[in-house]
Amino acid sequence: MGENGKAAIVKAAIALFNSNGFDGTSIRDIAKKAKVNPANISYYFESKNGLLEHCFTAFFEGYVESIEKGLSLLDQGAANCLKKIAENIMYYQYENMQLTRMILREISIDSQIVREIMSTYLMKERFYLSKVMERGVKTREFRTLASNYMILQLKGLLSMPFLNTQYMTEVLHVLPNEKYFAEKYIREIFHWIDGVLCNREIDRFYLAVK
Amino acid sequence: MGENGKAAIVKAAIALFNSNGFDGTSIRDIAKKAKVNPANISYYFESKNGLLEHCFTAFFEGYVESIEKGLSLLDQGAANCLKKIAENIMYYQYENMQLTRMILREISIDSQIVREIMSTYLMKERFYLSKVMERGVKTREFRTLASNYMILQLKGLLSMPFLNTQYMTEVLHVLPNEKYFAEKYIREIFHWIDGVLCNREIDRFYLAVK
Amino acid sequence: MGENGKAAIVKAAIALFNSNGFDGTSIRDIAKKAKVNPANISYYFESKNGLLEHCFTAFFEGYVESIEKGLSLLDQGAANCLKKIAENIMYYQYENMQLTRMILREISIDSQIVREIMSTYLMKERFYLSKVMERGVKTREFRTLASNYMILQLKGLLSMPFLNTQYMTEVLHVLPNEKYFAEKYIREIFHWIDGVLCNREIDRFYLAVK
Amino acid sequence: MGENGKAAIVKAAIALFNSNGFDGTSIRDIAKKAKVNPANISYYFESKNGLLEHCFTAFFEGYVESIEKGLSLLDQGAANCLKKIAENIMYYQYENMQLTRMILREISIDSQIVREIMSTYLMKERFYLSKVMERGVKTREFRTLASNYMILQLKGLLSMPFLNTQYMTEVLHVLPNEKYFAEKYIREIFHWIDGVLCNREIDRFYLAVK
DNA sequence: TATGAATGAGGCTTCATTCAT
DNA sequence: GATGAATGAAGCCTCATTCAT
Repeated sequence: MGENGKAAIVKAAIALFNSNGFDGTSIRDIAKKAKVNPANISYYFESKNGLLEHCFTAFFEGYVESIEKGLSLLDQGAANCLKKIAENIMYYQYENMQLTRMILREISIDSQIVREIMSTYLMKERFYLSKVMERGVKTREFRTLASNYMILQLKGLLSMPFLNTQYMTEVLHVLPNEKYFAEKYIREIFHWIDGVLCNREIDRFYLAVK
Repeated sequence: MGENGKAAIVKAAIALFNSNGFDGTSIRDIAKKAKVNPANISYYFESKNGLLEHCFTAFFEGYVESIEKGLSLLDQGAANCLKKIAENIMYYQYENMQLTRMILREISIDSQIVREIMSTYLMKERFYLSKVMERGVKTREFRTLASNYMILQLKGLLSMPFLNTQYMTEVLHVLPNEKYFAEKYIREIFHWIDGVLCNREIDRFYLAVK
Repeated sequence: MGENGKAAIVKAAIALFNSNGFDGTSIRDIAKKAKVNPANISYYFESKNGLLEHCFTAFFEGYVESIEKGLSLLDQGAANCLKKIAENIMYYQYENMQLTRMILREISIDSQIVREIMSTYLMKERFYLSKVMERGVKTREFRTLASNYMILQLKGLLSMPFLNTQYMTEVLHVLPNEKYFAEKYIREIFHWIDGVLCNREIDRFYLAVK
Repeated sequence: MGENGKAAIVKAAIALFNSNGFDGTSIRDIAKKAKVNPANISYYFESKNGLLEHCFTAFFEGYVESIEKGLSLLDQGAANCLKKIAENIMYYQYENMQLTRMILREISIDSQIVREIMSTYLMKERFYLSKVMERGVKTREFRTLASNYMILQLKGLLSMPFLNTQYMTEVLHVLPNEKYFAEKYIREIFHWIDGVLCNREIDRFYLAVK
């Protein structure tokens, strides 16, 4: 089956981890869905945990890259840059919805793997975002703010739609897997950037002098 | 051991579900931590799932009540009312941090229990919040908005700090279990209500005529 | 099945460890032979290793006791005492042939359990036997000898018939499970005590003066 | 890698079988230690059992040869001949300590391979040793004795030091891998031959007439 | 000749639950 | 009402081996 088998395993794993959780998914379930011998999973990924680790890494490589791409715009204004980053993350998560949900859930569990992810990728994420926040404050684009609290809010806004898709569709009747959703929701986040982060006093000043 | 035993089980279960996840926690782990016979858990709660259900119900009873308490202020302005609701939820979650984290995670898993919770408590939550949103729009306190998208954002803001406490402390160096945090963070949410929900045109109008 | 089940497991385990070795025996084999649920083995003995440990302990408790019983005769002469000890060990091993063979084999494998057994029971055995040897030398019953080398020989003589019963019956045509064998073989060991350990010079001296 | 690889496998296998037992050693362990592809083992030796068989054969070829070499001295006296045989075996085992221990253990397990070894090499061993014993009895060098019982004892004396080297060093503080040990221990066996096998009446007679 | 991929069988252990007491 | 014994199912992983290359 070759590389195909490995890919099939990952795909099946993401789908099952997504709906049943990591601990709620057995290696046999994955193997059956991927039409693969259960022993192959240990063979390819060392262990079930190794498979999870693989998923984590795959997700966060792309995730951090999303941020880095947007970061290059920093000199065109902190707000613009942050918007681009948010947009990139939004579409990245939109395009990897199952993986995203799974990650957002599993990262909330105390474990060795999670600790490693936090001390690498999430540290990097915080570093980048702080940089943008601090630049914005320095240029007075943003009001004086605690950047960590802002990061928290931004992450909350970007995560919620993907954490519980079932809730989205069945309770809110918002369909996160339609392109329309992503487009609209990212505009909401722009509102948050403009309305919460940006320096309102300047706004008012400009309005007043007009 | 009587009712004491039952309470001890719930307490232990919340702590373990919180750190290891529901599927990552065994009935024996819980029994050991609660210093109780494992058979007691099936005895009291019918099954391990019954215990989870008990936790869900306990959480959402208090959660919905938090909303209902704030809702009574609706006639004093939608923004004020929403702020009160947000504040209530914030402190409720703050006072039940372990339980909150566990619920936020487990509700993202597809299961019968979750479906039932969604069709009751979360439906009710949506109903209440929509009411506030719509009132705010009608009175022109809020700009014209899609209430579901606002609910989504509000929930995102209120959830994130509790979903991953490890991340909070180790990466952001924000300590969610200190009272200071809750106080500060709720003010951030007020900013969101003021800056994103409220009718900016009115703002500008008032500023202009001043 | 009660205590019966535990005993049945031990009995089956000894038989299978004896013929197939510890690592060559599966928990399922044991359970099947004992007509017991496989999970019971972990239940009773914690793990497969725990079952082995149980066998080790059971054997060595009786083994050391065999020695201690004979040791009480030390004041009636070292040779007599040693003969009694050898006789006790001989019959103990004869009455627990399967267990004995299994132990003699498994104790030759490097493992944590074995290390523990050595540092307790076998240390005690050495202590007792050294005591007898040294007394014999002091009273000039025994020739001057290195007691550790003598212990080695004695243990070799006492072990060999039980280590490989298949060899005994099929090659040497000696049936170690017949009472006759034990009786005859213990006399051979007496010869060793008399002929190798005891002070031949004294023998010769007495002969000379006759 | 050629024949080199085959030799490396055997060497690694002996070391691992020695310390962990045959069933406690996996083909992958051996391959890793030998720095060889696991499939090579099946390739060279047909199967894991084939590798064991190879070890058995290698050991017993040398073992029987040790006996045969000593046997040529039969006409210079049974006692002398037996001493030479014992000495040869002693040094052979001393020079192949790991292999010896492994063989002594594995031969105590019931299996097809062992049965075959017994019906060839061990039969031959018994034949040779019986021949010496019977000659000694005939020439009245040895007292009247049951040769099988004597073989048993001799094998016990020769085996014990090698069966459990860990016990030797840690409990008895005798180091079997030092040359000094082999030299000293073989003299002990000579004592056994002189003191237990040889015709004491003749001894006494000669003493008396002196 | 030599090997990396792949596999089915079976390894031990843990699971949630039941039931007699 | 509460529990210790017992269980069948299922957990993950390792095994020796095979096969195409």
